Amino acid sequence: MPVKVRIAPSPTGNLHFGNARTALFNWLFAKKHGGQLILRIEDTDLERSDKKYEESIINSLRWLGIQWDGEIVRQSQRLTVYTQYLKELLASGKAFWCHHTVKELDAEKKGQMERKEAPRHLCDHKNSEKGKETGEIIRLVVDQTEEKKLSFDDAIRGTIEFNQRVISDVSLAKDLQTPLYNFAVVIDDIDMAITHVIRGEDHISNTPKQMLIYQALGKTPPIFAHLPLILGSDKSKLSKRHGALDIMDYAKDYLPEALVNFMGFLGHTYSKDILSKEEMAKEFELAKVHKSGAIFNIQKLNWINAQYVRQLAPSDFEKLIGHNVLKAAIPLMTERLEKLTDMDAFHYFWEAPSYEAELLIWKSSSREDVKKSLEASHALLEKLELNNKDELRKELDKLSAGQAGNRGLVYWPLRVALTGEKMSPDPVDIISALDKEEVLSRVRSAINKLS
RNA sequence: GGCCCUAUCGUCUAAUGGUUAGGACGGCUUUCUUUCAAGAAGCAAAUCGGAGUUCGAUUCUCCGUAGGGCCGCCA
Repeated sequence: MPVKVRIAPSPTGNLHFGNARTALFNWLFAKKHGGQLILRIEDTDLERSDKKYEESIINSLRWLGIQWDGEIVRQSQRLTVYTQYLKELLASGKAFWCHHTVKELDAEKKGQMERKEAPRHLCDHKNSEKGKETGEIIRLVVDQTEEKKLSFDDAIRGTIEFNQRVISDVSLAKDLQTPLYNFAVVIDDIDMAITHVIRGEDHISNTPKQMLIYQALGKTPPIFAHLPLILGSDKSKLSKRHGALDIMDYAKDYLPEALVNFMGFLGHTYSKDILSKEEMAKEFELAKVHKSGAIFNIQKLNWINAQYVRQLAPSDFEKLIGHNVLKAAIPLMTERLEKLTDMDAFHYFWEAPSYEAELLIWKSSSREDVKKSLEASHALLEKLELNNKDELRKELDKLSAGQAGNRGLVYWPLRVALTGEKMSPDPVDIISALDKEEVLSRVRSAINKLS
Protein backbone atom coordinates (compact mmCIF):
# COMPACT_ATOMS: atom_id res chain seq x y z
CA MET A 1 0.00 0.00 0.00
CA PRO A 2 1.43 3.39 -0.94
CA VAL A 3 2.31 5.64 1.93
CA LYS A 4 -0.14 8.41 2.67
CA VAL A 5 0.33 10.78 5.56
CA ARG A 6 -1.17 14.05 6.58
CA ILE A 7 -0.46 17.26 8.41
CA ALA A 8 -3.47 18.35 10.36
CA PRO A 9 -3.22 21.82 11.88
CA SER A 10 -6.17 23.51 13.47
CA PRO A 11 -6.56 27.14 12.43
CA THR A 12 -6.77 28.52 15.93
CA GLY A 13 -3.40 30.21 15.78
CA ASN A 14 -0.37 30.61 13.58
CA LEU A 15 1.86 27.70 12.63
CA HIS A 16 3.83 26.90 15.72
CA PHE A 17 7.38 25.58 15.73
CA GLY A 18 6.30 22.20 17.05
CA ASN A 19 3.63 21.74 14.40
CA ALA A 20 6.08 22.77 11.73
CA ARG A 21 8.49 20.10 12.90
CA THR A 22 5.70 17.51 12.81
CA ALA A 23 4.82 18.68 9.32
CA LEU A 24 8.45 18.36 8.27
CA PHE A 25 8.73 14.80 9.60
CA ASN A 26 5.59 13.84 7.74
CA TRP A 27 7.02 15.41 4.61
CA LEU A 28 10.31 13.55 5.04
CA PHE A 29 8.51 10.27 5.53
CA ALA A 30 6.28 10.78 2.51
CA LYS A 31 9.24 11.82 0.39
CA LYS A 32 11.33 8.88 1.49
CA HIS A 33 8.62 6.42 0.46
CA GLY A 34 7.41 8.25 -2.59
CA GLY A 35 4.09 8.70 -0.83
CA GLN A 36 1.52 11.44 -0.55
CA LEU A 37 1.22 14.21 1.98
CA ILE A 38 -2.21 15.68 2.61
CA LEU A 39 -2.87 19.03 4.23
CA ARG A 40 -6.00 18.79 6.30
CA ILE A 41 -7.31 21.83 8.12
CA GLU A 42 -9.01 20.71 11.32
CA ASP A 43 -11.52 23.45 11.78
CA THR A 44 -14.29 21.67 13.62
CA ASP A 45 -14.11 24.13 16.47
CA LEU A 46 -16.13 26.91 14.90
CA GLU A 47 -15.61 29.31 17.74
CA ARG A 48 -11.86 29.26 17.76
CA SER A 49 -11.12 28.64 14.10
CA ASP A 50 -10.37 31.61 11.92
CA LYS A 51 -9.71 31.89 8.21
CA LYS A 52 -6.85 34.28 8.83
CA TYR A 53 -5.00 31.58 10.76
CA GLU A 54 -5.59 29.11 8.00
CA GLU A 55 -3.96 31.51 5.56
CA SER A 56 -1.13 32.16 7.93
CA ILE A 57 -0.49 28.44 8.37
CA ILE A 58 -0.48 27.89 4.63
CA ASN A 59 1.95 30.77 4.14
CA SER A 60 4.25 29.38 6.77
CA LEU A 61 4.31 25.94 5.19
CA ARG A 62 5.08 27.51 1.84
CA TRP A 63 7.83 29.62 3.32
CA LEU A 64 9.38 26.51 4.80
CA GLY A 65 9.09 24.77 1.46
CA ILE A 66 6.91 21.98 2.81
CA GLN A 67 4.90 20.93 -0.17
CA TRP A 68 1.67 18.96 0.14
CA ASP A 69 -0.17 16.96 -2.48
CA GLY A 70 -3.56 17.66 -3.95
CA GLU A 71 -6.27 19.92 -2.67
CA ILE A 72 -6.43 21.22 0.86
CA VAL A 73 -9.05 19.34 2.86
CA ARG A 74 -11.16 21.16 5.42
CA GLN A 75 -13.15 19.31 8.03
CA SER A 76 -15.80 22.01 7.98
CA GLN A 77 -16.60 20.94 4.43
CA ARG A 78 -17.05 17.31 5.38
CA LEU A 79 -19.81 17.66 7.93
CA THR A 80 -22.22 15.40 6.06
CA VAL A 81 -19.70 12.59 6.17
CA TYR A 82 -19.43 12.77 9.94
CA THR A 83 -23.20 12.94 10.27
CA GLN A 84 -23.49 9.76 8.26
CA TYR A 85 -21.07 7.84 10.45
CA LEU A 86 -22.65 9.26 13.58
CA LYS A 87 -26.08 8.03 12.53
CA GLU A 88 -24.72 4.57 11.85
CA LEU A 89 -23.03 4.38 15.21
CA LEU A 90 -26.14 5.59 16.98
CA ALA A 91 -28.38 3.19 15.09
CA SER A 92 -26.18 0.21 15.88
CA GLY A 93 -26.06 1.12 19.55
CA LYS A 94 -22.32 1.71 19.50
CA ALA A 95 -22.84 5.34 20.33
CA PHE A 96 -25.42 7.06 22.48
CA TRP A 97 -26.66 10.42 23.63
CA CYS A 98 -25.27 11.44 26.97
CA HIS A 99 -27.44 13.75 29.08
CA HIS A 100 -24.99 14.80 31.73
CA THR A 101 -24.15 18.42 32.16
CA VAL A 102 -20.65 19.77 32.34
CA LYS A 103 -21.21 20.41 36.02
CA GLU A 104 -22.08 16.80 36.66
CA LEU A 105 -19.02 15.67 34.76
CA ASP A 106 -16.80 17.91 36.85
CA ALA A 107 -18.25 16.53 40.05
CA GLU A 108 -17.74 12.99 38.83
CA LYS A 109 -14.12 13.68 38.01
CA LYS A 110 -13.48 15.36 41.31
CA GLY A 111 -14.85 12.38 43.20
CA GLN A 112 -12.70 10.01 41.20
CA MET A 113 -9.58 12.01 41.91
CA GLU A 114 -10.36 11.98 45.62
CA ARG A 115 -10.81 8.23 45.52
CA LYS A 116 -7.53 7.98 43.60
CA GLU A 117 -9.23 6.52 40.58
CA ALA A 118 -8.61 7.36 36.96
CA PRO A 119 -10.63 10.47 36.13
CA ARG A 120 -13.02 9.63 33.30
CA HIS A 121 -16.69 9.75 32.42
CA LEU A 122 -18.55 6.48 32.93
CA CYS A 123 -21.92 7.29 31.50
CA ASP A 124 -24.96 5.52 32.84
CA HIS A 125 -27.04 6.64 29.89
CA LYS A 126 -25.44 4.23 27.50
CA ASN A 127 -27.95 1.55 28.24
CA SER A 128 -30.86 3.69 29.28
CA GLU A 129 -33.88 4.56 27.23
CA LYS A 130 -33.71 8.20 28.24
CA GLY A 131 -33.74 10.59 25.27
CA LYS A 132 -32.55 8.23 22.57
CA GLU A 133 -32.98 10.87 19.92
CA THR A 134 -31.24 13.80 21.46
CA GLY A 135 -29.20 14.89 24.44
CA GLU A 136 -26.15 16.88 25.48
CA ILE A 137 -23.48 15.07 23.54
CA ILE A 138 -22.87 11.90 21.55
CA ARG A 139 -20.51 9.40 23.09
CA LEU A 140 -19.03 6.09 22.14
CA VAL A 141 -20.07 3.07 24.19
CA VAL A 142 -16.97 1.84 25.99
CA ASP A 143 -17.03 -1.26 28.14
CA GLN A 144 -15.09 -0.52 31.31
CA THR A 145 -16.39 -3.50 33.22
CA GLU A 146 -13.61 -5.96 32.58
CA GLU A 147 -9.85 -5.83 32.29
CA LYS A 148 -9.20 -5.36 28.63
CA LYS A 149 -5.95 -4.30 27.07
CA LEU A 150 -5.76 -1.82 24.26
CA SER A 151 -2.36 -1.85 22.66
CA PHE A 152 -0.72 -0.59 19.53
CA ASP A 153 2.75 -0.79 18.06
CA ASP A 154 4.15 2.67 17.85
CA ALA A 155 6.65 2.89 14.99
CA ILE A 156 8.98 4.90 17.20
CA ARG A 157 8.35 3.58 20.70
CA GLY A 158 7.29 -0.02 20.30
CA THR A 159 4.26 -1.47 22.03
CA ILE A 160 2.18 0.89 24.12
CA GLU A 161 -0.60 -0.58 26.20
CA PHE A 162 -3.59 0.87 28.00
CA ASN A 163 -6.26 -0.70 30.13
CA GLN A 164 -9.67 -0.06 28.68
CA ARG A 165 -11.02 0.47 32.19
CA VAL A 166 -9.35 3.86 32.49
CA ILE A 167 -10.95 5.25 29.37
CA SER A 168 -14.08 7.40 29.24
CA ASP A 169 -17.06 6.86 27.07
CA VAL A 170 -15.34 8.87 24.36
CA SER A 171 -17.02 12.10 23.31
CA LEU A 172 -17.67 11.98 19.57
CA ALA A 173 -19.76 14.98 18.69
CA LYS A 174 -21.76 17.77 20.21
CA ASP A 175 -24.59 16.89 17.86
CA LEU A 176 -25.04 15.28 14.46
CA GLN A 177 -23.48 18.29 12.73
CA THR A 178 -20.71 19.08 15.17
CA PRO A 179 -18.02 16.40 15.39
CA LEU A 180 -15.29 16.55 17.98
CA TYR A 181 -11.59 16.06 17.47
CA ASN A 182 -11.03 12.35 18.13
CA PHE A 183 -13.98 11.36 16.02
CA ALA A 184 -13.31 13.66 13.07
CA VAL A 185 -9.68 12.58 12.95
CA VAL A 186 -10.54 8.91 12.81
CA ILE A 187 -13.22 9.34 10.18
CA ASP A 188 -10.91 11.40 8.00
CA ASP A 189 -7.97 9.08 8.38
CA ILE A 190 -10.20 6.19 7.35
CA ASP A 191 -11.82 8.04 4.45
CA MET A 192 -8.56 9.36 3.14
CA ALA A 193 -6.80 6.02 3.56
CA ILE A 194 -4.06 7.47 5.70
CA THR A 195 -1.44 4.78 6.28
CA HIS A 196 0.72 6.42 8.96
CA VAL A 197 -0.24 8.91 11.59
CA ILE A 198 2.88 10.80 12.58
CA ARG A 199 2.15 13.29 15.34
CA GLY A 200 3.43 14.64 18.62
CA GLU A 201 3.85 12.60 21.75
CA ASP A 202 1.10 14.62 23.38
CA HIS A 203 -1.32 12.52 21.34
CA ILE A 204 -0.33 9.19 22.83
CA SER A 205 -3.17 9.33 25.30
CA ASN A 206 -5.66 10.06 22.51
CA THR A 207 -4.63 6.94 20.68
CA PRO A 208 -6.57 4.36 22.73
CA LYS A 209 -9.70 6.47 22.37
CA GLN A 210 -9.23 6.58 18.65
CA MET A 211 -8.56 2.86 18.52
CA LEU A 212 -11.91 2.28 20.18
CA ILE A 213 -13.55 4.29 17.44
CA TYR A 214 -11.78 2.24 14.77
CA GLN A 215 -13.04 -0.89 16.50
CA ALA A 216 -16.61 0.35 16.63
CA LEU A 217 -16.42 1.10 12.94
CA GLY A 218 -14.81 -2.24 12.17
CA LYS A 219 -11.78 -0.60 10.63
CA THR A 220 -8.07 -1.26 10.97
CA PRO A 221 -6.16 1.64 12.48
CA PRO A 222 -3.18 3.13 10.62
CA ILE A 223 0.35 2.83 11.95
CA PHE A 224 0.96 5.36 14.68
CA ALA A 225 4.26 7.12 15.27
CA HIS A 226 4.58 9.56 18.15
CA LEU A 227 7.33 12.11 17.84
CA PRO A 228 9.20 13.35 20.89
CA LEU A 229 8.18 16.78 22.06
CA ILE A 230 10.26 19.88 21.55
CA LEU A 231 11.09 21.37 24.90
CA GLY A 232 11.84 24.84 26.17
CA SER A 233 14.97 25.51 28.20
CA ASP A 234 13.05 24.46 31.34
CA LYS A 235 12.39 21.08 29.74
CA SER A 236 8.65 21.58 29.52
CA LYS A 237 6.69 21.37 26.29
CA LEU A 238 7.58 24.32 24.10
CA SER A 239 4.92 26.97 24.42
CA LYS A 240 4.34 30.69 24.14
CA ARG A 241 6.08 31.52 27.36
CA HIS A 242 9.34 30.26 25.87
CA GLY A 243 9.41 33.15 23.42
CA ALA A 244 8.88 33.35 19.70
CA LEU A 245 7.23 30.26 18.31
CA ASP A 246 5.22 31.25 15.31
CA ILE A 247 7.15 30.18 12.28
CA MET A 248 6.83 33.56 10.65
CA ASP A 249 8.56 35.15 13.63
CA TYR A 250 11.67 33.32 12.52
CA ALA A 251 11.51 34.64 8.99
CA LYS A 252 13.16 37.93 9.81
CA ASP A 253 16.21 36.24 11.30
CA TYR A 254 16.58 32.91 9.56
CA LEU A 255 16.63 31.36 6.15
CA PRO A 256 13.89 28.75 5.71
CA GLU A 257 16.42 26.14 4.63
CA ALA A 258 18.37 26.73 7.83
CA LEU A 259 15.30 26.48 10.00
CA VAL A 260 14.25 23.27 8.28
CA ASN A 261 17.76 21.86 8.69
CA PHE A 262 17.63 22.67 12.38
CA MET A 263 14.14 21.25 12.88
CA GLY A 264 15.14 18.03 11.20
CA PHE A 265 17.76 17.43 13.86
CA LEU A 266 15.29 17.73 16.71
CA GLY A 267 14.51 14.06 16.97
CA HIS A 268 16.55 12.48 14.22
CA THR A 269 20.22 12.30 13.29
CA TYR A 270 21.74 12.45 9.86
CA SER A 271 25.16 11.69 8.45
CA LYS A 272 26.17 15.35 8.26
CA ASP A 273 25.25 18.59 9.95
CA ILE A 274 24.27 20.73 7.03
CA LEU A 275 21.88 19.18 4.56
CA SER A 276 18.74 19.92 2.61
CA LYS A 277 15.39 18.37 3.41
CA GLU A 278 15.70 16.29 0.25
CA GLU A 279 18.95 14.85 1.57
CA MET A 280 17.32 14.29 4.95
CA ALA A 281 14.46 12.42 3.35
CA LYS A 282 16.86 9.85 1.93
CA GLU A 283 18.13 9.00 5.38
CA PHE A 284 14.86 9.38 7.26
CA GLU A 285 13.47 6.41 9.13
CA LEU A 286 10.75 6.32 11.74
CA ALA A 287 12.68 3.66 13.63
CA LYS A 288 15.55 6.12 13.96
CA VAL A 289 13.44 8.87 15.42
CA HIS A 290 14.43 9.56 19.01
CA LYS A 291 12.17 8.82 21.91
CA SER A 292 13.11 11.59 24.27
CA GLY A 293 12.25 15.24 23.98
CA ALA A 294 14.79 17.71 22.61
CA ILE A 295 15.41 21.17 23.95
CA PHE A 296 15.20 23.97 21.45
CA ASN A 297 18.73 25.34 21.31
CA ILE A 298 18.84 28.69 19.57
CA GLN A 299 22.65 28.79 19.40
CA LYS A 300 22.73 25.79 17.16
CA LEU A 301 20.10 27.37 14.95
CA ASN A 302 22.22 30.50 14.71
CA TRP A 303 25.24 28.50 13.68
CA ILE A 304 23.31 26.53 11.06
CA ASN A 305 21.86 29.75 9.72
CA ALA A 306 25.33 31.27 9.46
CA GLN A 307 26.41 28.30 7.33
CA TYR A 308 23.53 28.91 4.93
CA VAL A 309 24.02 32.65 4.81
CA ARG A 310 27.59 32.17 3.62
CA GLN A 311 26.44 30.07 0.73
CA LEU A 312 23.89 32.59 -0.42
CA ALA A 313 24.15 33.80 -4.01
CA PRO A 314 24.77 37.58 -4.15
CA SER A 315 21.46 38.19 -5.88
CA ASP A 316 19.56 36.26 -3.19
CA PHE A 317 21.38 38.19 -0.54
CA GLU A 318 20.33 41.49 -2.06
CA LYS A 319 16.76 40.28 -2.21
CA LEU A 320 16.89 39.52 1.48
CA ILE A 321 18.14 42.91 2.55
CA GLY A 322 15.82 44.65 0.15
CA HIS A 323 18.29 46.90 -1.63
CA ASN A 324 21.38 46.75 -3.80
CA VAL A 325 24.79 46.49 -2.22
CA LEU A 326 28.30 46.64 -3.52
CA LYS A 327 29.13 43.20 -4.83
CA ALA A 328 32.51 43.10 -3.11
CA ALA A 329 30.88 43.86 0.23
CA ILE A 330 28.61 40.83 0.20
CA PRO A 331 31.10 38.17 1.26
CA LEU A 332 32.40 40.52 3.94
CA MET A 333 28.90 40.56 5.42
CA THR A 334 27.82 36.98 4.90
CA GLU A 335 30.94 35.72 6.58
CA ARG A 336 29.96 37.60 9.71
CA LEU A 337 26.19 37.20 9.82
CA GLU A 338 24.35 34.82 12.09
CA LYS A 339 20.91 36.34 12.12
CA LEU A 340 19.59 38.31 9.18
CA THR A 341 18.64 41.22 11.40
CA ASP A 342 22.31 41.64 12.32
CA MET A 343 22.64 43.22 8.90
CA ASP A 344 22.34 46.71 10.37
CA ALA A 345 25.85 46.35 11.73
CA PHE A 346 27.10 46.87 8.17
CA HIS A 347 25.42 50.21 7.62
CA TYR A 348 28.71 51.71 6.42
CA PHE A 349 28.43 49.82 3.17
CA TRP A 350 25.48 51.95 2.16
CA GLU A 351 25.90 55.17 4.12
CA ALA A 352 28.68 57.39 5.43
CA PRO A 353 29.39 56.74 9.10
CA SER A 354 29.01 59.10 12.00
CA TYR A 355 31.20 58.80 15.08
CA GLU A 356 33.11 60.72 17.72
CA ALA A 357 36.56 62.01 16.77
CA GLU A 358 38.05 60.29 19.84
CA LEU A 359 37.30 56.92 18.33
CA LEU A 360 39.94 57.59 15.69
CA ILE A 361 42.75 57.55 18.23
CA TRP A 362 44.77 54.34 18.16
CA LYS A 363 45.75 53.16 21.63
CA SER A 364 48.15 55.63 23.22
CA SER A 365 49.06 57.52 20.08
CA SER A 366 48.57 61.25 19.96
CA ARG A 367 45.90 63.12 18.09
CA GLU A 368 48.59 64.66 15.94
CA ASP A 369 50.07 61.29 15.01
CA VAL A 370 46.69 59.95 14.03
CA LYS A 371 45.99 62.94 11.90
CA LYS A 372 49.32 62.57 10.16
CA SER A 373 48.69 58.92 9.59
CA LEU A 374 45.35 59.65 8.00
CA GLU A 375 46.86 62.34 5.82
CA ALA A 376 49.52 59.95 4.65
CA SER A 377 46.91 57.31 3.92
CA HIS A 378 44.83 59.79 2.01
CA ALA A 379 47.79 60.80 -0.12
CA LEU A 380 48.55 57.18 -0.79
CA LEU A 381 44.99 56.19 -1.63
CA GLU A 382 44.65 59.05 -4.03
CA LYS A 383 47.46 57.65 -6.13
CA LEU A 384 46.39 54.01 -6.14
CA GLU A 385 43.90 51.86 -7.96
CA LEU A 386 41.86 50.75 -5.01
CA ASN A 387 40.61 47.48 -6.38
CA ASN A 388 43.96 45.76 -6.12
CA LYS A 389 43.93 44.46 -2.59
CA ASP A 390 47.41 43.01 -2.59
CA GLU A 391 49.00 46.20 -3.74
CA LEU A 392 46.88 48.21 -1.36
CA ARG A 393 47.96 46.11 1.57
CA LYS A 394 51.58 46.26 0.53
CA GLU A 395 51.53 50.04 0.30
CA LEU A 396 49.70 50.53 3.58
CA ASP A 397 52.14 48.16 5.27
CA LYS A 398 54.98 50.21 3.84
CA LEU A 399 53.34 53.25 5.35
CA SER A 400 53.21 51.66 8.78
CA ALA A 401 56.83 50.66 8.48
CA GLY A 402 57.45 54.39 8.33
CA GLN A 403 55.49 54.69 11.60
CA ALA A 404 57.96 52.52 13.47
CA GLY A 405 56.18 49.38 12.35
CA ASN A 406 53.03 50.46 14.13
CA ARG A 407 50.37 49.06 11.81
CA GLY A 408 47.61 49.89 14.22
CA LEU A 409 48.36 53.54 13.80
CA VAL A 410 47.63 53.21 10.10
CA TYR A 411 44.79 50.72 10.07
CA TRP A 412 42.80 51.68 13.13
CA PRO A 413 42.10 55.31 12.17
CA LEU A 414 41.34 54.14 8.66
CA ARG A 415 38.81 51.65 9.93
CA VAL A 416 37.05 54.23 12.02
CA ALA A 417 37.12 56.77 9.22
CA LEU A 418 35.51 54.27 6.89
CA THR A 419 33.04 52.60 9.22
CA GLY A 420 32.64 54.61 12.39
CA GLU A 421 32.92 51.31 14.24
CA LYS A 422 35.40 49.60 16.51
CA MET A 423 34.76 46.30 14.86
CA SER A 424 34.62 45.73 11.17
CA PRO A 425 36.17 43.75 8.36
CA ASP A 426 39.70 44.60 7.36
CA PRO A 427 39.97 48.24 6.16
CA VAL A 428 41.71 46.97 3.03
CA ASP A 429 38.66 44.90 2.15
CA ILE A 430 36.38 47.81 2.81
CA ILE A 431 38.43 50.21 0.74
CA SER A 432 38.42 47.92 -2.23
CA ALA A 433 34.68 47.33 -1.89
CA LEU A 434 33.75 51.00 -1.72
CA ASP A 435 33.90 53.58 -4.44
CA LYS A 436 37.22 55.47 -4.56
CA GLU A 437 35.68 58.91 -4.18
CA GLU A 438 33.67 57.73 -1.22
CA VAL A 439 36.80 56.36 0.46
CA LEU A 440 38.70 59.58 0.00
CA SER A 441 35.81 61.64 1.21
CA ARG A 442 35.44 59.58 4.38
CA VAL A 443 39.15 59.87 5.12
CA ARG A 444 39.07 63.64 4.57
CA SER A 445 36.12 63.92 6.86
CA ALA A 446 38.07 62.09 9.55
CA ILE A 447 41.02 64.42 9.12
CA ASN A 448 38.69 67.38 9.53
CA LYS A 449 37.33 65.96 12.75
CA LEU A 450 40.85 65.99 14.16
CA SER A 451 41.67 69.51 13.03
C1' G B 1 -4.17 11.83 42.13
C1' G B 2 -4.72 8.18 37.60
C1' C B 3 -2.67 6.55 33.07
C1' C B 4 1.31 6.88 29.65
C1' C B 5 6.23 8.26 27.79
C1' U B 6 11.39 9.21 28.61
C1' A B 7 16.59 9.12 30.83
C1' U B 8 24.80 9.52 27.46
C1' C B 9 28.96 16.09 28.12
C1' G B 10 25.45 22.69 29.47
C1' U B 11 22.63 21.58 24.54
C1' C B 12 21.72 18.34 19.96
C1' U B 13 23.44 13.48 19.75
C1' A B 14 26.89 8.73 18.15
C1' A B 15 28.36 3.92 19.67
C1' U B 16 29.06 -1.03 21.71
C1' G B 17 27.61 -6.96 25.98
C1' G B 18 34.58 -5.57 26.23
C1' U B 19 36.12 1.68 23.11
C1' U B 20 40.99 6.38 25.87
C1' A B 21 32.40 6.51 25.48
C1' G B 22 32.95 9.65 19.34
C1' G B 23 31.03 14.15 16.78
C1' A B 24 28.50 19.01 16.49
C1' C B 25 26.90 23.71 18.92
C1' G B 26 28.28 26.54 22.98
C1' G B 27 32.47 27.54 26.54
C1' C B 28 37.73 28.07 27.47
C1' U B 29 43.12 28.31 25.78
C1' U B 30 46.67 29.16 22.04
C1' U B 31 47.70 30.82 17.14
C1' C B 32 46.83 34.56 13.32
C1' U B 33 46.32 39.92 14.10
C1' U B 34 44.93 46.71 12.74
C1' U B 35 39.46 45.50 15.45
C1' C B 36 35.59 41.78 14.48
C1' A B 37 34.42 37.39 11.85
C1' A B 38 36.44 33.27 9.72
C1' G B 39 40.56 29.84 9.83
C1' A B 40 44.29 26.58 12.41
C1' A B 41 45.69 23.92 16.93
C1' G B 42 44.20 22.35 21.62
C1' C B 43 41.45 21.85 26.53
C1' A B 44 37.39 21.02 29.89
C1' A B 45 32.79 18.54 29.78
C1' A B 46 28.38 12.83 30.01
C1' U B 47 26.42 7.06 30.37
C1' C B 48 20.50 9.22 36.98
C1' G B 49 20.73 5.47 41.38
C1' G B 50 20.32 0.37 43.20
C1' A B 51 19.82 -4.65 42.39
C1' G B 52 19.88 -8.84 38.88
C1' U B 53 21.72 -11.58 34.30
C1' U B 54 26.89 -12.03 32.68
C1' C B 55 33.72 -13.56 32.81
C1' G B 56 32.32 -8.45 31.68
C1' A B 57 26.77 -3.75 31.42
C1' U B 58 26.54 2.60 29.75
C1' U B 59 24.02 -1.17 26.57
C1' C B 60 19.59 -6.52 28.57
C1' U B 61 15.79 -7.19 32.98
C1' C B 62 13.57 -5.37 37.40
C1' C B 63 12.94 -1.71 41.16
C1' G B 64 13.62 3.16 42.44
C1' U B 65 14.46 8.35 41.27
C1' A B 66 13.91 12.39 38.21
C1' G B 67 11.78 14.91 34.15
C1' G B 68 7.81 15.25 30.79
C1' G B 69 2.87 14.45 28.49
C1' C B 70 -2.35 13.62 28.82
C1' C B 71 -6.54 13.38 31.95
C1' G B 72 -12.27 19.16 27.77
C1' C B 73 -18.87 19.27 25.27
C1' C B 74 -10.16 22.21 22.53
C1' A B 75 -7.19 20.30 18.86
